[in-house]
Amino acid sequence: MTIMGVDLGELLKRKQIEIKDLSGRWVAIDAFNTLYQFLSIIRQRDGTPLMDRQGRVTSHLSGLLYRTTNLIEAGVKVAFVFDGEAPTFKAVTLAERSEIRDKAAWAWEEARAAGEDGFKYAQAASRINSEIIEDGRRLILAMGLPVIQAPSEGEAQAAYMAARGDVDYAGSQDYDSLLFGAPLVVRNLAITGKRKLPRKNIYVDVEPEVINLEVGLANLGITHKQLVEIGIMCGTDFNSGLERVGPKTALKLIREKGDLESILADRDDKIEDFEKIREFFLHPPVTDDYKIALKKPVPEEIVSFLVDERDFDPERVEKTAKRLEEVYRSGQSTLDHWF
DNA sequence: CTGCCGAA
DNA sequence: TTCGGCAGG
Repeated sequence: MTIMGVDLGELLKRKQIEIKDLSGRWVAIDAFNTLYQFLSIIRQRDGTPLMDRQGRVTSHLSGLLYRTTNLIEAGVKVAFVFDGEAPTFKAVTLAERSEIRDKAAWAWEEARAAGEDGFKYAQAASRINSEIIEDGRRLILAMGLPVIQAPSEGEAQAAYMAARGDVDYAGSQDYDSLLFGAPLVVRNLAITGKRKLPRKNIYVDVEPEVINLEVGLANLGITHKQLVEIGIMCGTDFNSGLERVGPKTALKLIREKGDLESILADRDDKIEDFEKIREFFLHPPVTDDYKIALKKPVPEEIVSFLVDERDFDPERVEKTAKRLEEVYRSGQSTLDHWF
């Protein structure tokens, strides 16, 4: 499983798509997830992230600017959903992750001292802070894209917006959006392109993929609530799951016993707060306070922020800002703007 | 991750 | 024109 979220990939059918299949569609992207991915992927060869002259991390800004502009240019409209307050029962998971990152940071130091390749430790030590979040938000706004503030989990808010039909897809790297009830989830939107195979020096193309919740549930013959229970058994952002229970075993148990209460009673087992966690997935805190629309990008703000404050190359940034402006301009003159 | 530049 | 490798901040 990834560091974030439940891995239900082996239970649910994934449909490979191309970016152009998403042209004209709105995708609500989990901002934290995306920033984290850029931060861990965009690195120098020794594992150091990109930084300005003051040592402030800029990897995420590079990823956001170039990747998002390409998506927008391909006609994919993206809204970024930022996390609000984490539920209290997430504290344990967050503490565990923090410890993992501390260990990775230490391993990175060791590898560097020994003159070895510490890239994977550097990646694992990636840590989002409030400055990274705020810088990301600032750039997204300057690019004219919607920023939505979730009251709680961003994935939950994105799922809600997709369920309401205000966006077409929830975009995330993990499967939590499905547990939160997103009808359509698109994965690999931020990392499409090439991905390095572990321990090998070869790269494979990673195409985006779509998962349809309703179809997935029908194929498995289970309800949404049961899928949530499977997730909880495997472990989620909010609990560590049952010993030696993965997606396949969890599905089997659900089919046999029907619900998590019966499974736990049968095993004489327990999961802390499981009713609360299940309720959180089924009815998470969300807000209607959002507007999904492309605004005019502000090239001067993009340039002054990235070039003057973060030491980006003026030519590259100006060129990219112009591309964004051009997409907005041509979008204004087409009819689909009115729908 | 992406852009860019030089080699083929 | 395409491709691979390197730099980006």
